[in-house]
Amino acid sequence: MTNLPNKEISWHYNILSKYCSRVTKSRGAILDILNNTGKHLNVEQIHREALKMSSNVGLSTIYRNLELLVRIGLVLKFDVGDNKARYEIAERPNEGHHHHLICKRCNSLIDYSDSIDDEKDFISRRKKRLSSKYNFKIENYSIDFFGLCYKCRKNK
Amino acid sequence: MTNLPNKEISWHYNILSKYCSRVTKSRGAILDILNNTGKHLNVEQIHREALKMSSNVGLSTIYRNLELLVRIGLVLKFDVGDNKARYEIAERPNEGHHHHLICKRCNSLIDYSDSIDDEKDFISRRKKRLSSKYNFKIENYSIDFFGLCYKCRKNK
DNA sequence: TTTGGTGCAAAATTTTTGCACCGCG
DNA sequence: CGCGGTGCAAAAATTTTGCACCAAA
Repeated sequence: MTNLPNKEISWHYNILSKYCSRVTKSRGAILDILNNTGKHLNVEQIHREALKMSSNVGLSTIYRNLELLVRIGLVLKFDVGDNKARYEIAERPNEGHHHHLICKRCNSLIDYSDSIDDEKDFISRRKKRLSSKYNFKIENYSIDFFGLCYKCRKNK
Repeated sequence: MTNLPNKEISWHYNILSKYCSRVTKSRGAILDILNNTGKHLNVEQIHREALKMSSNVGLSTIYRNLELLVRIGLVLKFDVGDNKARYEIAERPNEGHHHHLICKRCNSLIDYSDSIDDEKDFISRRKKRLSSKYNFKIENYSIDFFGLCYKCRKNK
């Protein structure tokens, strides 16, 4: 397993070790893959990458650990519309923000992080209102826009 | 098939007929099921309901028509996190708004429609910015909050 | 050493596809 | 009547599970 960030420094690992009894190779690998690419990968892609780092990682291990990482809050799970779960690293536990432009035609995905302050204000108002109204502990959120990407607009 | 809304009145049907060559029983059934319950149902639930209305509807027909309805914009598709696609009626084509509080523990889902004006302002600013920046035609959006519902907070 | 974690293979679930037939327009 | 739409069954794809073995603490 190459280029592993120092476990002492990375707070991802600190969080992980807090929530599970063993910080194993495959868990570190998944975390690093998602952290380093910064992209939304599906299970197959994550598995393929993990095989490069740690030999003989089983697909089921990927599934099991992704579930763990999502539960902990280190990783976010979502679906673009093609019925394949996608995963991406959450910026910070319990405060993840991820935003997408999703093309309904080709399922492509654009990340954006824009007008953050405006958004933060809106979200904090909304959070306050909703959590008291529904007695719901909000840990993170997502704002996704759906439509047609540039290419699909042209080819329509 | 009982309690079918008059096809001449319902704008859902008008839209549907504009986009496909045949307004069939099963398409009407799916539309009515989603419209009348107003809930987010998975394919199995929709199929079960459709069987009550129109006998011998195949599961594959449900899948095929849901795909059509999503493409048209009459229906929205999403995933709570349990890897089962859910569907709900879109308020209006190209302007759908649907908002959820999703429990990460039990996958339960609360709908909300709250602070609509505040949201509309925020969204329209965001839309304007994003569509010009990325040359992306935004048709609809979703805002979802994830966390713990009341029950799961208690039982934790 | 202990027991949580893993790989493998098999099973379950969800979704897609092929094809002959049906029925909407 | 023609062809888009359908039901059925079979296939594909994705995810989950059982179990013996491995390895982190």
